[in-house]
Amino acid sequence: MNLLKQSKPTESELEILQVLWDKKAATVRTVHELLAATKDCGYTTTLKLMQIMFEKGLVSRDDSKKTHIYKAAISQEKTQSQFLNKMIDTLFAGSSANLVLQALGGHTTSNEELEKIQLLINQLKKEK
Amino acid sequence: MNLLKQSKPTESELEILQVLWDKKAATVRTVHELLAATKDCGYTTTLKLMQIMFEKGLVSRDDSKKTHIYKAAISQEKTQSQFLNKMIDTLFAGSSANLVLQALGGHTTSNEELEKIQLLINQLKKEK
DNA sequence: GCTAAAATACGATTTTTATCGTAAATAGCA
DNA sequence: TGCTATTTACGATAAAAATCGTATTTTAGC
Repeated sequence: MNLLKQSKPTESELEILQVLWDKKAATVRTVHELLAATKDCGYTTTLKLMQIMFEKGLVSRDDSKKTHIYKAAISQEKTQSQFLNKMIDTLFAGSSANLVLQALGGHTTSNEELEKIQLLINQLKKEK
Repeated sequence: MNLLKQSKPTESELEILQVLWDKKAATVRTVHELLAATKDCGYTTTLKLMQIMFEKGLVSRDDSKKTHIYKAAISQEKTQSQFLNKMIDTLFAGSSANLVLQALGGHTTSNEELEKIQLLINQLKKEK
């Protein structure tokens, strides 16, 4: 097992992590129930995935009780930037601004959020 | 073959598309040479991938000569927003602003680019 | 303590993606 | 024309990811 570099979660693993980030902690049943709403797969599939994620170190679990309680073992922020950086590199020619422009253009964003972004930009410009 | 929904390119396919978007058109040899700079794999691997991409409709090709000439069959913009939207959904709780904040925070961005973004934001705010 | 319901463990299989070896085709040129 | 370089075609295999069936374990409630 590699202790230094966390392995990049797969698509399915991300779906599970999303639930765990949201709920802080959850059982396999809880995770499965939520995933089953949008996706069609059996309980043991979710279980197996979460077991594999445990082996990979993507999640931790408390197995002192019969029903294990899982938590995400990697932070959402770190994972976000991991994917973001990869994406900026391979899809936006290394320019984060390109990505930002596309993201803001394609999605509707509230004024409040736009102002948050402006604030950050002003701050970044000052720092130079 | 699905004519309506374009299939999501894989990691390796994206690498190839990147070259094609950049060069407009290229032979397998050209693509492979460029990929081989950062990646270690044989010529026939690149060839095979590009053949599969052709079958999937991700690239087109001119095979009137012995050496085929490939072009991307899907636009970079469309692919970018495809991945971006997926990412906003599965990793940023549906909030594009979250993604933007993270992208600007993590990467260094030039003043020029920051101003381009500000311009867009002002425009978006006006539209409301 | 026994039993049933619910959970985990485990292994097998399927599906998708990536890789490569070899054969056949092609074209430039000696 | 025939040789050789390079290319494509094809199929097999390997590797990674996802799915599921069955067996075993656990424990709460009787």
